[in-house]
Amino acid sequence: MGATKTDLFTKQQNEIAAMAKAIAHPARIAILQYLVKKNACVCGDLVDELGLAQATTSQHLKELKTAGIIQGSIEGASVCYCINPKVWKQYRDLFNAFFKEVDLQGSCC
Amino acid sequence: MGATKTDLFTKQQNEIAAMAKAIAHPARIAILQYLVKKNACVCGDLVDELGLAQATTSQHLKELKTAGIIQGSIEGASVCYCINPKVWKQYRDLFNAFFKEVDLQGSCC
DNA sequence: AATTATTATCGCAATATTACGATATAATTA
DNA sequence: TAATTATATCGTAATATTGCGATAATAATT
Repeated sequence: MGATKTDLFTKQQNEIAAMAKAIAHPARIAILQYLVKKNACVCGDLVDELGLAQATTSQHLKELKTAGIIQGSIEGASVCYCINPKVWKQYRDLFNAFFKEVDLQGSCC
Repeated sequence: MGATKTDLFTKQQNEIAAMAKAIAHPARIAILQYLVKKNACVCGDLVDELGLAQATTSQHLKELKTAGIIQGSIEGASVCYCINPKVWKQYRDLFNAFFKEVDLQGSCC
């Protein structure tokens, strides 16, 4: 046990959960906020900004990149990261749809 | 190591991450979708619906309840759960604000 | 009162995540 | 070319999450 039983759920449910998991860490939220503010930055900037070790920062960047929400391009010796606008919009639309207005009277039984 | 270094991040960053974590599992997404559809249900309904063990289902319900996004009221021998509309709206507004429109040209360096 | 039904919690095993030092790799600089 | 800079990856330790059987607690039923 310990592993999530993804086969019990729909593709959509697994996708929403995976997207939520991608942003379910304050460091990754901080990275995304920093990228939105600065438009682009290199890994080293984030190491200074976050206060986490270089290895840890790189690992969080990798997770965000795997999720597709950021992209990196090699810029000489460093790597420049920025938001992937297409995927960013997908996230916005998906969370928007999930939390859409419903007639919630909170009538519990 | 292993524990998240919450002290490195702002209260807001930790809050957004915590909210994302609350819905970062397909079973919890499925529970919320079921509650939106049915308006209210008891734990046993979800055990049948999800296909997870009773103990596991109860645990996921507890996490959603701790996050505040659902509420439960004792109804005889069973417990009736429903969405907490106030917190639901907070989630919607917060994710909405986080993923708000920004001028993302995706211009990476 | 004894049985049954419903849910929560405990205890444990398996797996995942977080964090970091050490090291590898590749580009830049001296 | 050697040293430096920037990033990624490996290996490992600490902690968290997931899942479930067993059991406790409470209400309903017989």
